[in-house]
Amino acid sequence: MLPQPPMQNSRSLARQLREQALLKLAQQILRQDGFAGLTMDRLTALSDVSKGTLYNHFSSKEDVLTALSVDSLERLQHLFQLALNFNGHSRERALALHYAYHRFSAAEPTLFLCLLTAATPGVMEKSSPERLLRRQQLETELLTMCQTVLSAALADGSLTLPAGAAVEQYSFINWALAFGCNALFAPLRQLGLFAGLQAGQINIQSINLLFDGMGWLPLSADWDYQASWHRIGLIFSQQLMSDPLIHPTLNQTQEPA
Amino acid sequence: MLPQPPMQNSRSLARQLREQALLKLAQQILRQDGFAGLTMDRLTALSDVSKGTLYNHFSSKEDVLTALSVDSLERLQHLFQLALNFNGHSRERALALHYAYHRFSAAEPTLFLCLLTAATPGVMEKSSPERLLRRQQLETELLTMCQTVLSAALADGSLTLPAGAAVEQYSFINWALAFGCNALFAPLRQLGLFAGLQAGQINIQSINLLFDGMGWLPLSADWDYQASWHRIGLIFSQQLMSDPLIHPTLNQTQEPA
DNA sequence: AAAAAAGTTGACGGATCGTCATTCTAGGTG
DNA sequence: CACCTAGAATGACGATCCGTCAACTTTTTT
Repeated sequence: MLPQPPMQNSRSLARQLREQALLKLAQQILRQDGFAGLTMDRLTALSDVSKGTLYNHFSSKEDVLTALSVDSLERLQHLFQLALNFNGHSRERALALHYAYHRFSAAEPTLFLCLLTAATPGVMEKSSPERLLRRQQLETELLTMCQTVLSAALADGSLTLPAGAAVEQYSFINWALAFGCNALFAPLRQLGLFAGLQAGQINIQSINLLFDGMGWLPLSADWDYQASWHRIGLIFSQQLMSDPLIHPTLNQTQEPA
Repeated sequence: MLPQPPMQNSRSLARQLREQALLKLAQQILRQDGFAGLTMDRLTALSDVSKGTLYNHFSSKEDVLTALSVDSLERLQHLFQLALNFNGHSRERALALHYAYHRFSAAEPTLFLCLLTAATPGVMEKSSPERLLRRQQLETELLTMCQTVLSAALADGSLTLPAGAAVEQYSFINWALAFGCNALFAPLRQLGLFAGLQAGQINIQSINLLFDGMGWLPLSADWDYQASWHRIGLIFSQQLMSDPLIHPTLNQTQEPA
């Protein structure tokens, strides 16, 4: 039924598995030693493949980062799927999408930073075109999921677009706000700026303001979205957030710079 | 009258001038050859100082990026000052702040990307503490300027905080939205995603939604903020946006990788 | 004028990236 | 079973780049 699955299954399957293992390892290094600790030599040394093979998978070090960001987007897509299944009205489901994004950035700060750095020109310049394309495609799909909720809201009448506004504009604004909130919290966590503000609190408050501004019913005055936020959290807690690590022993390495 | 200006004026003045020239040159390279093209060797070769002297000014390559981001923040501060002087009601002045931010990111995409990359852990890890401190200080000042407008709005009654909300939260949300909008537009400009959306249009629309959600009077239904946006633009156009380039001849270099 | 302090230089060590000639391996052929 | 070949894997190597430091020059002090 599928269009054309590559015939050489044993080959390409092993290839895929190895690529996943390499990415997992890269992620591990990133978590442990920061971005400066991630070098191709180190990645080779800790893996069971050689440099040449590594470069058979990734065209450059930056390509590894882009690959990690693709990985992140796929996990995000999975979380978004959960959010869309939330049992509630449309504005709650939109809130669930924001929750998923927030939850991911909090649970996987390293990967979220990958998302940030992968959008940096220095990284994009040196990544393989195929992977960049894949990333763009995933981003489009995620955006489509957001627009799904908006369309549903328009259909059931809880949201009405002003004249001259398009669904894409609204989804863009949502994305921008979510991105801004989570991105700003990443570096600000260690800095003192905005100290004392809870990430979750700020998030839900921002979204409420935006949705109220959009006139999305029921307004925050008429509904306890704090409670919704909490209920949404439950369906994500049940689901496993992070997959088990493949290489738990990473101790025999020299200490980072 | 000044507290204690360093006595060795001729020395430190020359030093400051040279540092400015170096930063200008770095910016030039960045514009021309992208982030990959900026290397310390190249920066030295194109300047009239040696490597050692360069490292007398900047502790590392990343420190150069942080320095550029500090530079950007200073220019942003200048633009914010202009915005605060805009003759209008408080919500218009807030809009002017957003305009300044947007205008800067559009006019100086390279520097705006510096702001992004300088917040990256890989860069922060290797920048000099003094410069990082300076950056944080500037960010605080910018944020204070935002809060000034919010406080004024609270004072004149055009804005009222709901119970349990603080001014910092509101300024954070504003900052996050502005950052998200402009950051998302940066890579998307070259990509096809969101094609056909005008950055300025999206920006003003987002802000209107947020401010309406905050209940900031006059609401967008009762005031033509499109016209305000245009009027605000005038005071920025009069002011010079970009300073003249010091090294217009940058042609004798080898072509980038 | 001599000495001390401050500033500048560019060659060098170390680290990392990405390549490529060589080696290995799986699967087919006589 | 011996041989062959296409494709994959290897790791040594050249190139690049970062940041340092001993030697040298300029400025200031004595």
